[in-house]
Amino acid sequence: MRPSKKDELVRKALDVFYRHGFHASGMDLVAKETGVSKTAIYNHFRTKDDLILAVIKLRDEEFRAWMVSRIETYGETPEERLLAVFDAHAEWFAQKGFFGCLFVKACAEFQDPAHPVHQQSCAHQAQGIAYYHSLAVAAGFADPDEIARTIWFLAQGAIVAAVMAAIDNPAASARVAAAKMLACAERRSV
Amino acid sequence: MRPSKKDELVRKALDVFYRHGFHASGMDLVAKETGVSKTAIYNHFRTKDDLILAVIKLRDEEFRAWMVSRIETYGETPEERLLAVFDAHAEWFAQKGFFGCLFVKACAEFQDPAHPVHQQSCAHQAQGIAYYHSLAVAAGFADPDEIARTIWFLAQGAIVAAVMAAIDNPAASARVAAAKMLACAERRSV
DNA sequence: TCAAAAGATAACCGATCTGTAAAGTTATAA
DNA sequence: TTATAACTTTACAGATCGGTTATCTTTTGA
Repeated sequence: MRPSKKDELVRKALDVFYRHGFHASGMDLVAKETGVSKTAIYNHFRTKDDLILAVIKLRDEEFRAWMVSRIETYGETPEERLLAVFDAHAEWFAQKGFFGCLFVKACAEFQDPAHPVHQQSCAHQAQGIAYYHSLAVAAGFADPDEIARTIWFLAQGAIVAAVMAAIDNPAASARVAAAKMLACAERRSV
Repeated sequence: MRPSKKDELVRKALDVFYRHGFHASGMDLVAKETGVSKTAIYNHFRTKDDLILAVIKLRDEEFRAWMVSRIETYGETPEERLLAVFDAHAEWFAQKGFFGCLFVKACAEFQDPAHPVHQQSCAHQAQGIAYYHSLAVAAGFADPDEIARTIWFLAQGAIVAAVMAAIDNPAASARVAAAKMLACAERRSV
């Protein structure tokens, strides 16, 4: 199996787990839906958990790269990009097959903080906050920590709303709130 | 089994599902940890899903009552109570055995929008937003929809952060953001 | 061309899953 | 006291779980 074929397997497995959940997806289903035999899967991943971890890592890399790319397209300056976060999220929510945040789901199903899937999922979230923090610093805000957290809270809340609440365009609502918050926020003194 | 004993079973089952997850908790485990035999459980609930639905409904009633009660204790006026939301959340996060929002977890494990557990979980979230909306109206804000959504986004984001992010006191951060947002918000003209 | 690697199929293992049945025990209430 | 309802324990059924093995076919690369 060439590396690309292994990647293909992980990507297809990502679809299966994302749509059905981790515990609810048996390995027979994964084999059937990926088109890769169970024998071949277990030839590359020692256990189901190993496969799930690979799925989480792939999603981490791909999704962060996609999100940053979209944010940098939607916004030019750091401050614009703090708001572009919500434009990117709106685009994400509108995608066919959007079912919420895979990492939140992963932590819901793997609650043990010592579990690698749990830790990797938390690490993903930390990277998101760190990115917003870097934007807040570059934009010259006096309290980049508070700015980054607020943006992150609003974005996460919008994701939950997109899945669970009958709110039309939650990302747009969150963007409005973020814009007001940024407008009131103090700038760093020079 | 008197009604109170049935309630006891559901409450204990709630603990099991909250701690281990829904799919990860087998009925043998539920029987063992609740101290109620599997026979007795199936005497009152036709299926595991029925029990889970009862658990969700109990949690919905209890948690909303608790949250409203705490909010009304922390805040006197409607506007104070919109901020007291975060004091109540901080108290919740600090409780031993806090593992995040059961309804978010439930939707993560029961993705089918037609599933009663999914629908009941979404209904719970709708009630939360509706409560914030009533507070925003009572406080006299010009756009109570936007206010309610923002409070809800921030609260949900703080919950996710409390579980996944290495953020000290996320509820306090969210409260700061909410306070700034309310301070800038327009009041309804008389 | 041909050996070696990688794959598919399908049967299988022991454990666990949801849910049931049988048989005996405890609590309740007239 | 005694009939009844609710409970327990234990075993079980049939399906599915994660994971393995044996056999055969396809792909690959020198």
